[in-house]
Amino acid sequence: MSPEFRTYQDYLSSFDIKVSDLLGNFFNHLSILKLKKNNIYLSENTIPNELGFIVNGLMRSYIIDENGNERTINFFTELNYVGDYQSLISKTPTMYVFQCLENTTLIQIPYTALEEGYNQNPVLEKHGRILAEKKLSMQNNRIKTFLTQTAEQRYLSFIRKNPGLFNRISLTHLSSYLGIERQSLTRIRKKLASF
Amino acid sequence: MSPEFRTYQDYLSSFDIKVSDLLGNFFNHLSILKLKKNNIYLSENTIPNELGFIVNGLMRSYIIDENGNERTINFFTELNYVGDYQSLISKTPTMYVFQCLENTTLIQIPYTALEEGYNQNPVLEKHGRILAEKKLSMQNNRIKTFLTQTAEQRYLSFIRKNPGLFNRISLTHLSSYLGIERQSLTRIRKKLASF
DNA sequence: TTGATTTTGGCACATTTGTGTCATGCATTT
DNA sequence: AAATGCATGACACAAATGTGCCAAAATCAA
Repeated sequence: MSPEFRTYQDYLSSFDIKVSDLLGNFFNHLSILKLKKNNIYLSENTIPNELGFIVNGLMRSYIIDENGNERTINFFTELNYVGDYQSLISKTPTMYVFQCLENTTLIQIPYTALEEGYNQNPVLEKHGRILAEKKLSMQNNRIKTFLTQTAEQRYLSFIRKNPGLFNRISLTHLSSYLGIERQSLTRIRKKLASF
Repeated sequence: MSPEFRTYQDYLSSFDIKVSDLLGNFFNHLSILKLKKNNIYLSENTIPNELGFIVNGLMRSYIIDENGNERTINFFTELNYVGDYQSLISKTPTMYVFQCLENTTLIQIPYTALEEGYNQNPVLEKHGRILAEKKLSMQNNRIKTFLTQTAEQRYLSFIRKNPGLFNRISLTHLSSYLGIERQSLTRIRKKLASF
């Protein structure tokens, strides 16, 4: 785990969630999962039972469009939750594939433990609300980039906002995350390099 | 208010939030605001103090990009919350303008009442979490349309998913919501009409 | 109603982005 | 070392979208 958080409990503590506020059996339900690069964490058309929390590593979610092309929807990094939350809570199959881009270690939180935690611990409920709101704000910003920026601007914004992530991702994956073809990103990079 | 909900209390009841579960003074803090078409509900660079809940009418939020063009970020319809939630909770100025596209009536919920409600009513906290998650799911879907669909497909998706809204919005606003220029949308519509 | 304003449709041309293809370089495996 | 599979850069051409402009139609205000 990162230097800042030695355990998941430490991470939760940073949100003012005290371990003593949680039922002991919440943590008893957690498990560790280790995956290797290119392993699939969750496949399309399956119903997830757990929410993941990445301790270290890197993952992406993608969808295959009608032309058979992979489109990267999101990247997931250390100290973030990963999974199709909507599918988890609605118990419906996900349409995304979650793939490891690096060897990844994650904590598995069963949906039952999550639900129980929400119902028995208002503090955890608040944690869930604030996380969802934070994520929502990020998604709103991403939508804004599609509405107000060119592909070149989106590329520059990405490397500015994600300086550490940028070097860990292939151009193929980054281009599909930005909503353009790989060749277009190559062209943009070439143009930028000429200045 | 719509036929289904005669009061805001009725609306909350549909989420299993019982009025008796809420402190009486939560409702005492609410107020009604009536705006006319083209009125500005919230201006850029201002800090909002209230969250709005639209009883009837229609609003949009937009941003002015670096070229001076208005870009519609979102539409807000009856029985939905409206406002820059992130600015509200962080007490920072919003970058959006909220404009009425029709005469609009809304309920104003002061941030203090919301905060107090969250802290004192776990049921309201849960309501907030579920709303944020639902909105998050919708935004994820919108991002997916930018990554996997052409402008023409996004247009067709919009009118299919929002049959009632589509006729209330000008092509100018719709095109900027879809992330294209008005002339391009005109061209797309012309092409579609020829079949 | 009239007049002003806004919305819409249309067009020519510029720019951006997509498509298909190929060659090179790099890493991994055998 | 040799062979294999990816990732990347490059290019020509096609398609989509943006830009600037104008006129007709619709809407709104006096």
